[in-house]
Amino acid sequence: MHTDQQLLLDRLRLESTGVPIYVQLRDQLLSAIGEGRLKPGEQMPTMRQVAVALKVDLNTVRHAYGELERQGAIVIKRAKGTYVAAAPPKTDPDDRAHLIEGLSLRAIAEARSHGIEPAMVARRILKLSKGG
Amino acid sequence: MHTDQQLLLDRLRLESTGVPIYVQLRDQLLSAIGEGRLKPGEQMPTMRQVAVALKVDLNTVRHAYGELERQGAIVIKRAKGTYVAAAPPKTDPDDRAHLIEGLSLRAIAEARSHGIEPAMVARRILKLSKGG
DNA sequence: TGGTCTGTATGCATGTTATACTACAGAAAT
DNA sequence: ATTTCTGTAGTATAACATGCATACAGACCA
Repeated sequence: MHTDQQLLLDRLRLESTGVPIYVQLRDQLLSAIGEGRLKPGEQMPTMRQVAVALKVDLNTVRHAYGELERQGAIVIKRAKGTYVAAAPPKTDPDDRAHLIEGLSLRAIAEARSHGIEPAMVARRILKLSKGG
Repeated sequence: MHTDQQLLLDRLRLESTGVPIYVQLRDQLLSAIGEGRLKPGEQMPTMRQVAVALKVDLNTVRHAYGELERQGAIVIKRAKGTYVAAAPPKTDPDDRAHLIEGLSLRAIAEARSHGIEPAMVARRILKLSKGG
């Protein structure tokens, strides 16, 4: 197993906020893909590796991976492993605007719920995304 | 019922992402408090109002409100209603920087996972947050 | 006093989540 | 051929989430 994958596994976190484990895992892996820590065509940690790393049941991990596959983010190959999909799906303009709106509102709400100015988050995003 | 409360109710949204209803509600109400749409000492929408507005069961709303009370964000008074707590807890500067970083990275990742430029999200956040 | 509104509580039913355990089948290496 | 690793599948169990229905008790007002 690559140390890249070990780094990825080390970054997976579970929180007890009432959000199901498979949902947290699904979203964190989607983030890893989205921010290029997992590249198209690259192999992901196996379900068993994730299950061991997070100390959860294999079926729980499978549930998360199953949803990622249904989203088109990954490709699961029986007996071989699981791979990041070759081309992440593009969004069309209408969907895009909705997505931007939703992402923005969510980020704003979350910032404010912690007493943080959303503009500070926005500026940080601009700074980080230029560097990326 | 005040139109303020109606506006608040109108902004509550439920999504089918696998996150339980009570968690979504809890977090959205926490946002409303965090962004000043609900002020310390102010009465919240009643559990029944929220249940009706969101078309969910009273017990589900009660679950969310119960968690907010345990967090110290609200005070529930039997037979009278529910109120925003007098002094919402503050975040200290170290935590703040971490929170901003985390929120930003998460927003970036999610944008990218949908093939969206994070900067577009950032600009939308700036626009929306200025509008109040 | 009666009515209305509020949060509180309970029972039942259904579906979901997560775990543990077991086993199968395919792919690859020895 | 055997072993190891992989995803796939099934079963049973317990806890959780939600809805529905019902009822209680307190607060408030006419």
